[in-house]
Order: sequence, then C-alpha cells, then structure tokens
Amino acid sequence: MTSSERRPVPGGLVWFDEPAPPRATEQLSRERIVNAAVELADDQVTGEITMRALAARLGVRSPMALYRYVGSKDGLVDLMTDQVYGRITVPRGHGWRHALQGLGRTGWDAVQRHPWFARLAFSRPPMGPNALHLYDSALAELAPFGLDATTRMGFVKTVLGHVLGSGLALLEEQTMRARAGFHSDSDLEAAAAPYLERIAAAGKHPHFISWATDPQRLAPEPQSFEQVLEWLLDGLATLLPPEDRSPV
Amino acid sequence: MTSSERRPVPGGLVWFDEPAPPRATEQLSRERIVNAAVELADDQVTGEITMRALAARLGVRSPMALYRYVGSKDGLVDLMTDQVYGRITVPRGHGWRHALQGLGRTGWDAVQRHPWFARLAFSRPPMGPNALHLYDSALAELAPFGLDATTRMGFVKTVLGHVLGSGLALLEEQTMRARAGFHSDSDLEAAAAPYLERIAAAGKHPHFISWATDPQRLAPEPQSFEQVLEWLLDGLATLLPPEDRSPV
DNA sequence: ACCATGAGTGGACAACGTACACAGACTTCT
DNA sequence: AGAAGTCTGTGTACGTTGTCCACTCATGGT
Repeated sequence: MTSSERRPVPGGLVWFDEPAPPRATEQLSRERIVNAAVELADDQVTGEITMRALAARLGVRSPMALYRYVGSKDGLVDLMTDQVYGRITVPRGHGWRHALQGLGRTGWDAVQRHPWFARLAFSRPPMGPNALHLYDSALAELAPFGLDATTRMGFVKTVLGHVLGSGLALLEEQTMRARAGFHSDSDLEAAAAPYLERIAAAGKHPHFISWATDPQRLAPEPQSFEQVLEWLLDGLATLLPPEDRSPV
Repeated sequence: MTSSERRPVPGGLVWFDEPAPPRATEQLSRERIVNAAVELADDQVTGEITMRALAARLGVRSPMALYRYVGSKDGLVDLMTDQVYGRITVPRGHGWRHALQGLGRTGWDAVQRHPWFARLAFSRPPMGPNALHLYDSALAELAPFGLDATTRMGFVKTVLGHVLGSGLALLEEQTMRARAGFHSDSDLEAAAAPYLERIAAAGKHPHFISWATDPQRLAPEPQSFEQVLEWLLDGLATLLPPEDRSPV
C-alpha cells in the first residue's frame, strides 16, 4: 500500500481502500483531443459538442484539462474543421474540371460523413493548413488560363459553396428527424400527418400538399449533388477561353 | 403619494420616493415581440439574440414576460424566420423560369437585409405560413410540365439552397470582419498581413498567396449570386421537355 | 366592495465556457 | 539520495444563457 493510494477526504480522513489511482487513460494530447472531438460530434445528431462531454469521453474528470492543449473551444473547433478539410482532395494534373469535380465529390463524401463540418466551415474562416493546401491545389489547377485572382477564387468558392450548402441541408434534415426520435421514414410520415391534414383542410397550398402526400416524395431527386455540381461546372466553363473548356 | 409608489425592500422597509411605476411601454404582443426580435438581430453582426436583450429592448424588466406570448425561444425564432420568408415573393403567371428567378432575387434581397435568416432557415424546418405560401407558389408554376413531385420540389430546393448558401457565406464574412472590429477593407488587410507573411515565408501555397496579396481580390467576382442562379436555372431547364424551356 | 383574471416581476436552477489556484507525479540538478 | 522545478490533471467558482415558478398589482365584472 503505497502513499499514492492515500487520498485526502473532506473530513481530513484518508481512504486506504481506494484502488490504485486511475491513470487508466493514456496521456492527453492535442491530436487525441481533436480525434475524440470529431468522434463525439459524429455521435451527436446535431454535431454539437460540449467541453464537459469531451472531457468525459477522454476519461478526464475536469474539462479544464483540455485547455492545456487547445486554448479555447473555438480553437478546438478550428482544429476539427481543418481535420475534415484534410479529407478533401483535389486531383492534380488532369485539368481544371477534373480537379473541381474531385474537390466537389470528396467534399461531399466528407460532409456526409461529418455533417457538422458544413456548419463549422461556414461559421469560421478557413485558414488551417489543410484548408490552405486545398485552396492552393485548386487554385493551382486554375492558374494556366489567364484568369484574374478574384475569378480563380470564385471557381473554388462556387464549388465549395455547393458542397457546404448541401451539407447544411443534410444536417438540418437529420436533426429534424432526430428531434422527436424518428428513425424510419414511416415514423416521420406519421408525425407529420396531423400538420399536413390541417393544412390540407385549410384548402390553400394545394400544390404543397400534393407534394407532401406523394408517396414518392422521398425518392432521390434528379437534382442530386452530382448533377448540380455538373451544372455549376458547365457554368464556370463559360468563363474560360473556349479552347480551355474541357469536354464533359 | 399613492400606495402604488410603495415598494417592498429586502429589509422589510419601503421606498416612498420612488417615481410613479414605469408602464411607459405599451402592451406587449406577439407581433411587437417578433418585430423587435428582427430589429435586434439586424443590429447584432452575428444575428444572435438573447431573451434578456430582447426584453430590455422592449422596455420590459423580465425576460419571462415574453414567454406569455411566444412559448420558447425556438418558437420565437420560427416566427422571425417566417416573417422574413414573407418578404420573398414568387412572380406568378410568367413561366417557371421567371418565377424561380424572382424567388432567387427577392430571396437574395431578404438575405442581404437579414443575413441571420440564412442560418435560421437552415437550422429549422420551414413550415410557417409564409414559407408554405412560398413553396406552394413556386410549385404551382412548375405544375404544368408533367414532372413528378420530387422533381418539382427539387427545382425549388435548388434555388433556395443557392439563396441560403450565399446568405451564409455573407453572414460569415460579416461576422469575421466584426470579430476583431474591422470596418474597412484596409483594416482587414492590415490584420491579415502577419498571417499571410508567415504563410508566404513558408513557401508552400504560392497560388493562395498570390490571391491573398492581389489588391483586386475584393473586386466583385464574375460568379455573382445572379450569375450562378442563371447557371442553375440553365441546368434545371434541361430537366424539362424541350418545348417548355423558356429562353433566357 | 369584492374577487377573478391577466400582465409583468424577480428569484432560482441547470448547463455552458472558462479563469484560477492547487495537488501529485515526474524530471533535473545537485 | 534529496531538493527544486515543471508538467498534468483537479476542483472550485463566476458570468451568461434559456426557462420554471411563485409572486405582485392594476383592472374589470359583478
């Protein structure tokens, strides 16, 4: 029984039968914290995390322990955001359209895996190393066409805007479903029914009702992420000199 | 000196020299609260409001006074959102493209006036009467073309997604500027300079640096809201039977 | 003259981010 | 081996947030 097993106790007494001090968890580190934060955000439907919950997940009793590694919650959020930026890649060397297509598709993958990323990316300036690398790669593929800097950045922002906008819509749909505990489409349908009936009874908005009561309304739309991305790329292509517009 | 001027005081004593009870503010009402909330959100750069701040703005001493009219903060937020939806209009009777163009442009107007609207519209399902009317009008203009319900709704969602996505980007840019108190472009430039120099010194990301240091980088982009809207409408048009695609 | 109603008050609570002082273990230098 | 310093996690505490609940007080109907 070493002295390390003795813990002071409010009354001034000492516990001798305490198990060995926890220390079960390995050392904290910025990397371990960010990874846990990402996993925690993935577990929450809303993607919102709490310093206290994160500390608990890391097996640490005090939220303040994290502040030795991250400075502030906003700082941590920046790290999480940049980590996801790191999962987005820009294929190099196959032309601007292929590059932006890859940016869009891998971005969409990342956003589907971590919907909260869309919210965070929209609410803080993207200045982490991974985001920087992403922008730089995309801009590099746009360099050869004699466009001015604003226009080049506009290409990237248009694609990323579509990615993040679609991500936010996805996030909102998921949180809406979870808000009342609906997991299947039929649950959702059942819960929405009374509202729809009242609207239908009012008689205004018949076109909306005809959509809301269409059993096919949850089928995939032709305006999929990929399709809209192609439309945007088509539009962007018109800003390039004709000989540089890649074929579809 | 009427009894109404006597106010109990912790010690059990009474103030006699209090002025007449305030009652300077007129009666609360749901409408007055929502209007004040919209104005308050417009005044804050982030668009975030507080029940306490809202109560103060309405000349009311306790935030709880508002709960007699709104149920919860989320409920109030829904009312604010729907109020802004009411400022978006769909021109009727001039074809689907004109209708969606109008939806996009008035939506963009509304979002520029109330950038916080984009955040709220993305974070709660749009089910207020004004939103309902908006969807119904837009869907009505899409009714004559034999599209299925999912596709019709996809048209509207594509346009609204662009509006709200652009709005969020705008909101983020404004909050970023305000976060450190920058009001002019040169302030922003001065504050960003050290970061950029460190990135430039590192030597990676030359294409990003070449954008960040371009004095023209704040000029309006060719990928403006309206231009992207046109590209999206062009894309949507390809889903229609050829004879129904309006000319630009 | 009474009393029910309804508007606004104010104190309290839980959860949040985070500041601060501290305890115990580990490292380093004698 | 012992002392001194450093590094890591703890505990307490504060201010802000949304919201609950018991309360006061002016008003209007009988």
